Amino acid sequence: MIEIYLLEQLCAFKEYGTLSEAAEHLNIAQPSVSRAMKKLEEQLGVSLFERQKNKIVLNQTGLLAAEYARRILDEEKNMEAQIKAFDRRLHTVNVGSIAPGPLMVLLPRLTALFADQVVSSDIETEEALLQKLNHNDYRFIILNRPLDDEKYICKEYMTEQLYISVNHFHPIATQKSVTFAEADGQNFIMYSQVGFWESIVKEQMPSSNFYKQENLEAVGEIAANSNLPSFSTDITQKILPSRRNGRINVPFSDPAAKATYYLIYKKENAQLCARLLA
Amino acid sequence: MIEIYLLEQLCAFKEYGTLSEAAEHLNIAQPSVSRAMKKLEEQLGVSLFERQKNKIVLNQTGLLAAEYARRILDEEKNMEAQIKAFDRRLHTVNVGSIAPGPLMVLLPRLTALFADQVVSSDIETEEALLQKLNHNDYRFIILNRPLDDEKYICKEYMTEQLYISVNHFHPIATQKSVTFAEADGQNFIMYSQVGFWESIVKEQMPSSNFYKQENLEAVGEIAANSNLPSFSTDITQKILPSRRNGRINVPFSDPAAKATYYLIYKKENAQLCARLLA
DNA sequence: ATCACTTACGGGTGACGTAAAAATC
DNA sequence: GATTTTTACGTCACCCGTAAGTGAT
Repeated sequence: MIEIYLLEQLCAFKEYGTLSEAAEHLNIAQPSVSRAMKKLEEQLGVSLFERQKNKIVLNQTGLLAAEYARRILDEEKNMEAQIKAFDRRLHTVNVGSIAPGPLMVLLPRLTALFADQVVSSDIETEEALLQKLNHNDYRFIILNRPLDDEKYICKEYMTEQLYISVNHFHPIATQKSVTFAEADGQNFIMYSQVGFWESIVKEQMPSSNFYKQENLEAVGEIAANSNLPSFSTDITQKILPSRRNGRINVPFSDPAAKATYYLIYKKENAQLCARLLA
Repeated sequence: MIEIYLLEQLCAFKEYGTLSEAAEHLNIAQPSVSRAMKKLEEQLGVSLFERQKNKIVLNQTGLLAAEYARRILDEEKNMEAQIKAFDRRLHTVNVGSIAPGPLMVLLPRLTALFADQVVSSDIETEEALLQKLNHNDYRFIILNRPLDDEKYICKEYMTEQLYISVNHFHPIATQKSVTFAEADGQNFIMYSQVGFWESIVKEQMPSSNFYKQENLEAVGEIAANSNLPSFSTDITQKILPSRRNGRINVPFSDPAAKATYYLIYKKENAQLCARLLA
């Protein structure tokens, strides 16, 4: 059989026009290319070049061969990419969520359950989540509404309650609960990766400003050292107890402040997801 | 890049199930296959096998890889075949004719004109000739009728007159000409590769028998030593003068006994054919 | 004991590099 | 003189084979 390196050199020659240029781009010496092209001709039993004393060009057969060579090289490159991608999908559990809260609960459980797999997660919009789920980019996704679609299985997973987080001197600190209307106009320190919560609070408190922080720890740090309110939820209070230091958490009483999360996945991943729900 | 020999060994393993069997069929030693598979895994950065102590099977990724490998190997085999076929077509002038007569004139001229090319020819039915001409299997064909088709160029090339060939004692030997009707009922020695002439004589002399000879020289030999008539034409009389030894050639006067031949070719071969017609 | 795979080691092919020559611009 | 191809020669990688070891049937 004709080895790939011969086809590579043939393609390089076609692309660059001279043996020297081809060799240059292949990072090998020029005589190697000369020899390889002869070997290719010999193996095919066919002449591929018109040779003058110090000039060499592809003949008709050579052009045809170069085309085929390109196709084969592309196919091999594709094979390599596909196999790597397949293997990666096989060894990673990629999860998408509409908000970070459920991931805080899920990811530790996932890494414990699938110790040999890499767990990775994204926070995306519902639209992007569904598209990628369909593409098998995610093993499952988490939405804040149930999904009625034959293609997917949908199971309620958990809820999350939004709180306002203030220091002791803040007027709201003494209240048992608060409404978005009451808090509207306050300026908040906010983590930037809050998913759908961002649109909720912006809609419900249109007069407020939200100072977004890329870094989750910075949110707690800045909030602890300022009078600005921030957000928390029943989940973050449990997972990140440090965030409660010196802060009073008051729940929003509006229905929009309570989210119910649903695990959504294809049937083929039922087994994996069942272990999560167990 | 991944070399072909690795893909070959992977495919062989998939096909035969064990490294030893694969090695056997590849005509190499078994440890070579073992090493090659490891190398393949290393180059892909992916595990392709489930290995137990003395057992090795393809995993999911391996199966996928083997499928891709097969496709690439097939593609390469195809490339090789196509290139060889292309080159061969480039270096051969293949010609098809409805009858052997025109080839007797043409082939010597062709071999003289294209000394560096291999000349080969077939005698086929009109239908087969047109199909293969369209397929570029022939540079040109010769039919016994003009063809009015935009795709092809058609030029009158030569004529051929059919004769009956008898010995001196045969009644027809004294005639200046003969009709098929008069000769009907006679039994003929006939060369088997006469193309369309066979259908002509069978139609025109339905009561005759035709004893076909595969070997052209046998026709002359047998005819010379028998009282049976045979066929000749103005062309064979010129090209094979030995066939006249002791034989009288009497022309058939019927119009069907005279053929006019036409050279038919695609425009792309105009140059080549022009040199024949010059 | 046989079979299947791996590991270790040695050998030879062949792919590559360097150097130099030939030819063209 | 610069560029391009070919030829010659030396080197090293690597692919293969043999032999030996391990574990399973």
